[in-house]
Amino acid sequence: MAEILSTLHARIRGDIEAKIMTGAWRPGFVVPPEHEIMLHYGCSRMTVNKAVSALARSGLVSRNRRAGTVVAKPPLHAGVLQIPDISHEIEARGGVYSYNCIHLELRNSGQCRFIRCLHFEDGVALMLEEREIFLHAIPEAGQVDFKSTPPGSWLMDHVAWTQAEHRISAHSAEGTVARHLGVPVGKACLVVERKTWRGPDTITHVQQFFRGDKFDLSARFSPTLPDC
Amino acid sequence: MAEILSTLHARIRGDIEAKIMTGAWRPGFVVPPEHEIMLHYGCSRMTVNKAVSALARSGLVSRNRRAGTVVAKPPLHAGVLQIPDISHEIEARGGVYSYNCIHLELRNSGQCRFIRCLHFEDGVALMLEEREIFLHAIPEAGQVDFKSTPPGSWLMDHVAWTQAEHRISAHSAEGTVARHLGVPVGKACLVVERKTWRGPDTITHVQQFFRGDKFDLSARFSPTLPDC
DNA sequence: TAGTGGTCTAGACCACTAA
DNA sequence: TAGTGGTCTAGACCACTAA
Repeated sequence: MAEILSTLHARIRGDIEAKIMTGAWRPGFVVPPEHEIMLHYGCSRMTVNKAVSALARSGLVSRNRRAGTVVAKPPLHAGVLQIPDISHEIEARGGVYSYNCIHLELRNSGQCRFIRCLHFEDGVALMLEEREIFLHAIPEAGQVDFKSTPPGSWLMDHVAWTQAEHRISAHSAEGTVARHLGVPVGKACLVVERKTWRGPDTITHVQQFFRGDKFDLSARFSPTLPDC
Repeated sequence: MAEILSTLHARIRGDIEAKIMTGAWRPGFVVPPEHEIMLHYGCSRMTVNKAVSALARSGLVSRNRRAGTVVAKPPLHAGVLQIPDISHEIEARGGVYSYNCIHLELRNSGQCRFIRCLHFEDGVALMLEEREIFLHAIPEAGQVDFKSTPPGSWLMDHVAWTQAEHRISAHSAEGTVARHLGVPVGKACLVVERKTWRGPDTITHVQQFFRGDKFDLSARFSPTLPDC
């Protein structure tokens, strides 16, 4: 978590980042105005502006004149790799989304919740999901009713993460996956495996099996990350 | 190409960006020092610094004290989605890379080169590639011998792009693909389709068919894009 | 050692917009 | 209309490093 403190603006930015990442400042929280931060650190406003502008560029806060600087809702993928909430995606293309939780259990002597569930489009199974959520990092997840709430949607709305790792591969569906998705054994599936961290703590680990004939991923971006 | 000129630093940044994108300033070119740009625009150094620092953050230039600011080599994916040059990837994991061009032709009355080729790891076909390169945007590509040079590697070293779009999907290999990859028909393949632009011009369009059992994609990133 | 960029100051004026 | 952030100035000192 510790940032390099070599420069003042980096320290200010790091301090604010820490407040947000630890959850002390939740989404919607109004960050003190520049002149106040400036007094607190005994520095000029340009230095504060450099720090907070960087946070705005990276999407952690949003800034508005008069209304001030507000902690932003955690983005799922910062618009870089678009693997948004599947329910939104299905609804965006005019389908009817439904959810079915197949199996719930506690693992690792209660430290981890395991969820196996299906996501449907117009009543057809589109994706099988197997997910672990680590309660050490996200204790609130212990109380959530994942029988009715898709875990991905819940996490997206409640948890800020600092790093994610994806592995995308193609597999032929074997028995269990084929049965749940209702496809013949051997059918091509797109498999997305994702691990997400907050600082040093693993938040969640998920494997998603998409029907290859009904789903693909897309990503669009520029190398220059135009930030204004 | 035109940038919003609302502020001076955005204008300066846009002017330099244009020099790089049009190829007037090639990789390795030394950008005039801040004090010179400052005189040219009749502004203060802070304003110039803001403009050029933004370009450095986005990877278009790299900055060094004393050595000055240098136009950077075009990055392939800015480290966000790692689909690097496949030859590097194979060599990185200790394999021997080889390349075979299967088919070359001109399309669209000579405006477009089409290449179909295979990429091998240790003599085993790992990926089939079908690519179009649009000579309108990249006339130099007309002279390149793609019989011996993998087009992806050549483009990576010679072309700056502004936007890329990916589609990643899973398919069962049908006849042609299965034959070239040497796998049974119906085998799961990971298909990556990519379009790349420079400004309004399409540079290249490629479809890559990876053997699902031998390859996956990975991406690792943070939502905050830590830029220092 | 001389030129470069990195950082910072202590001001200033202004655009925007919620109250 | 009052508070906020966006931009800009004209300086300053310093760290780094290629020549």
